[in-house]
Amino acid sequence: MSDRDIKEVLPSNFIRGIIDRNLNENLYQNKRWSGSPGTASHHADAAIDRAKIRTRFPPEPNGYLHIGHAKSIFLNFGLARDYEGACHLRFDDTNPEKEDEEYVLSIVDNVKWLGFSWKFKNEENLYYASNYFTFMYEAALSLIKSGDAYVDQQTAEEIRENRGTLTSEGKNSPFRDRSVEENLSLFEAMKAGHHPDGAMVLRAKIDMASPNINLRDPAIYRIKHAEHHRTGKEWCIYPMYTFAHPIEDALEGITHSICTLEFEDQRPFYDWLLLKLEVNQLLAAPLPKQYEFARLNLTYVVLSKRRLIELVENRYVSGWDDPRMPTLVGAKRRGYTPEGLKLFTDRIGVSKADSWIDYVTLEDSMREVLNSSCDRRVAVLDPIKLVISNYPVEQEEECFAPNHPQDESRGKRTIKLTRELWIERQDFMIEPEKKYFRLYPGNQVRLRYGYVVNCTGYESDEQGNVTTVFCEYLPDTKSGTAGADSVKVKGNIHWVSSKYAVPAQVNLYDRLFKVEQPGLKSASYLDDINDKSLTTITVQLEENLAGIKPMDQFQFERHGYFICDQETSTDNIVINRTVTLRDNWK
RNA sequence: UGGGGAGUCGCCAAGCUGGUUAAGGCACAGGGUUUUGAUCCCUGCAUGCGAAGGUUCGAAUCCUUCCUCCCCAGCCA
Repeated sequence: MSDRDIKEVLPSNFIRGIIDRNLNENLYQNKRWSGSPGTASHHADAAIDRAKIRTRFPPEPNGYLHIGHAKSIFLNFGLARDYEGACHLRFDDTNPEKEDEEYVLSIVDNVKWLGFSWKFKNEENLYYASNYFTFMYEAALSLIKSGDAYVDQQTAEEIRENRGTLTSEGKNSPFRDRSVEENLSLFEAMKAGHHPDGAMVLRAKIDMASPNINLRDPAIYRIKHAEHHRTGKEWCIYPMYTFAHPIEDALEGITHSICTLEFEDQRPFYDWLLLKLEVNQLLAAPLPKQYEFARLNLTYVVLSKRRLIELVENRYVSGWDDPRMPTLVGAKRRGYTPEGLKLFTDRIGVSKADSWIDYVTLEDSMREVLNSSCDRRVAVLDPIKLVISNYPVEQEEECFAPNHPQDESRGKRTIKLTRELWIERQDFMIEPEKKYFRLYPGNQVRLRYGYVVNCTGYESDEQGNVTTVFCEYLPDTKSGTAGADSVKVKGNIHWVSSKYAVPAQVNLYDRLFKVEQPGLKSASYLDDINDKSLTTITVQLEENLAGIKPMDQFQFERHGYFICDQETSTDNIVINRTVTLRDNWK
């Protein structure tokens, strides 16, 4: 593939534009990298970094990843892959009260599932912010020494009050001009555990009058007597995100630190901090740069961590992996595939404009991928009996059905035809509506892969529900035989033999919310929950599905794509509907 | 009312160092193929780029003013 071809194939977005420019300017030609994260001196004598760029995916291990994270994962890891760079997986675990190992494991699984590896050459590149606590502490000391940080003993309320408002300046803390020595001993006392949570905080000394509130002496270290999932009780002071994140990026030699739009106001501090640490000779250029893109908003879906937790804890769904959840574990159980998610993220692009993606874009991405990857099978979801009156009671024969209509190499399977079959309730109407071309008295349809039949009548119960449909088959019309085309029919319905069919439980999923933007027009997004988002039915499967195993995925012809659920056991098959087929009828 | 962002077809989104007819996808509409009313294939779909002025031979791209929306006042990330 030539350079030009590659250019035509790769998506175009503003971040790629920035990287192209950076690379053309040879911005990283002198960037040294020792093979592991570290300070300026750690990298000083190392070779030039073989990774052309470095990005990172930096989740906080305090929850499960969702489709919005998938966008970020495909962006960061995709960029690294396309530009011959590395993408680090880094757990941003700077708040011990919220984080847990459970989430670390799940996140690792999710990223692997999406097809990515954080390895580059011989580097592992799996990192934890907590591994840098010692350096962060030293960086804080250096800031104190250079007069750029101070220990503030105002209460949280006082700090808030003195921060000012969006339109008015803040006031300097009375503790702002302490001596370096006093700050040093106070900060050491913080670290030594001499003070309770909230007693004091380390703040960067910038400008309380800044129009950017994030520059009004942001807190960078706080006291938390909490046990950390990795460092245990080693620390009782923890760095804030604003302080920790730029340092993490710098230590890891990240070139492009890509985050979401809400951090835009934080960028001046990001640059301020790293420049200070460069001046103090702890870090060396080239310093990482932060770039922001718009986070994903999906119609009919909520993605905020708080809401997702609420849905789980209040049992609106069965758990984090409920197939209706937008979590990656939920999507996986629903039957959404990494390839489908990749297609989806390619289609929606990356920009800085707030947007709401149509849920159908996601669904159609899945259809496109699943259409080619899934073998076909037959399942009758809402069965009523069809009796072929002129077919001998004991007779049965094999019908041959291709596993994929566009791919003969996938072979065929056989399905047994018998006198009594299950067909879809919707494939029969007593009084056909306009343009209906399926079964109704007097009409002919083909039993897919079998014979053309002529509908002769039906039976119904006292309530008028059809219980049995009767028909007669045309013996010369079997699919695959010379006479197959002797009779032309418009309708073509699927069926399974009632003698050989395998019953199964199917979960039909619909969107969890009934409005595009949950909570926008109602008091609470919870008011917009679709109480019909799950319908569980008993269906009849073709006999070839008897041994179906969890994660097996098929298209059930004329219905959609389905996946075998993890709760399937030998005597109870459970199947989840991933997405329906497109349906232009009605 | 301070600061930071964004506004291109119903939903996304290229283009934005100014230059022939404003990419592409999804959706939608029409037609063809088809033993899935699926897939696939054709065709159509912005004299218009938030609005109004201006610069220019020429502007979505540059300038001015205005409008709308989003984010920021955690010792969360």
